[in-house]
Amino acid sequence: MSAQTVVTRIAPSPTGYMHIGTARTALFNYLYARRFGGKFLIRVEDTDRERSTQGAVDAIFEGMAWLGLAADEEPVFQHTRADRHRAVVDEMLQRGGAYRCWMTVEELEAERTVARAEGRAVRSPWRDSTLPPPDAPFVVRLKAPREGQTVLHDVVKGDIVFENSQLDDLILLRSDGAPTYNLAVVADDHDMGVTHVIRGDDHVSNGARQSLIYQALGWDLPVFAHIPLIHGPDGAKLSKRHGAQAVGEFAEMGYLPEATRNYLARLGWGHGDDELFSDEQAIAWFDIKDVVSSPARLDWDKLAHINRHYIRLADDRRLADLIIPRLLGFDALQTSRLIAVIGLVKDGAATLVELANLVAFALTATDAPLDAKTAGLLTDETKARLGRLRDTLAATDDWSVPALEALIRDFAAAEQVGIGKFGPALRGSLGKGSPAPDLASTLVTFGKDEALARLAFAVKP
RNA sequence: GGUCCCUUCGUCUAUCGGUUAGGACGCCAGAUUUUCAAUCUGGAGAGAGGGGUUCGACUCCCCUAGGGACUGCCA
Repeated sequence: MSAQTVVTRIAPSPTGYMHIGTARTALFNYLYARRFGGKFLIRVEDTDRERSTQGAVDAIFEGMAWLGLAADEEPVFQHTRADRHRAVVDEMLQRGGAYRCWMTVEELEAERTVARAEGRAVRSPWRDSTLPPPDAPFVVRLKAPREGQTVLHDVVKGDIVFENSQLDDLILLRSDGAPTYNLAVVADDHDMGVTHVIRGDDHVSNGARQSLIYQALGWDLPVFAHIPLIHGPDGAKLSKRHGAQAVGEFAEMGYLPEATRNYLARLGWGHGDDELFSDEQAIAWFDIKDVVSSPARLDWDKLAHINRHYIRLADDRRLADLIIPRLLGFDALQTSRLIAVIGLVKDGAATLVELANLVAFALTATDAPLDAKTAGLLTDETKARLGRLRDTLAATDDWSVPALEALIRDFAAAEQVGIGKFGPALRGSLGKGSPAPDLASTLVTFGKDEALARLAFAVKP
């Protein structure tokens, strides 16, 4: 019987697109909550009203929905909790864990330079001041211990020790009365009952500072797990030039959500030699204890490989729905043919973009002009031969793959040439130059009448 | 600059003091072949460097180097 239910959360700030690293952090939180039968929550960290945008908020929810990571409760919008945050700050003030500071920005800046030169944290003269409070705006700062050390117990990195002399009296409440990130995070995680804080390791030093806030409030600390960031293929911080950093772009590039989940799960976490696994397996196996402590680089080739696997597994009708928007001028009448063709060619596709290309041959118009390569193949001799093949095809009633395979083989034998002598031209004539599967399958795809029509079009003088 | 984190094949990782250091992606070669793929088989490929501890270190400790994060009245 566990003492408490596991509660995890993803807490993105809506100041841009949804970063793939955020997606992976969300995945880990989701997996961990599911593994231990707990709850996975989402909180939008929008305390910075200046930088938060509705578009970014939408991107977060769209990204989460696409990834299939559903939160167990309604999302919490941090900015709506400002009153509660101020109340928490008041409580800290009363407990003596915080103080008001009237330093001006200029004074602060000067202090920062000195502190940096002396290798210590910024200090405020108001911390122990007995001066009468000026009638001016002030900020509220945490009264952090100046001696000793604070140790952050981190599940993935172990104990991380910070000298308190290096930790500053961070601002809890801005001079306009708005709460800051560190305060809001602690108050919200506490109120939401978050038991495990799993987040990017760019927050480790915040972890130490937040521990101090928890202590000042007399609250229990959550379990911290700081996971390494995802880097670009070159090891540098993931940025635009690496191809993509927003989850929306992964969808656009034709990756399936389940493939992205599988790939992301393997980035910084592993379960023995398992590479391809289901969501159920991931849930059954996942533990933050097994998260790797070093940063991982994005590997597009591996993502593509995993995606290929999931495209093969995917239902053809679903794939059709996914690629139809990518098919320019697609006619709904062709849907059944499209689905059939997908089944034929999807083994060769690593992304939905590739699938769309592989399927293109079947969607060309009967009288669409031939591509240059096919036209070049169609010498008089080949045209004559294809004409004879057309006659042979017209005479058969068994329009099945095995029958047509045999027919083609027999035809080649009768013509005393290899299939290579006319196969490419035949394929090009049927699919107008787009890559098409084996000859018999391609013929079956079009059906007898259509195939013959295309051949007639190709061999006409 | 300061603080903190990280370092096994090119990449993602396994190993949790004793292994011919395993797997996957990619790469190379071969097979297959009517295009492009796919598929199959085989191969090359790693413990950053230096000190310790130990009978024995990839594994534990220290130093160096390299990479990263933080150092905001941003989150």
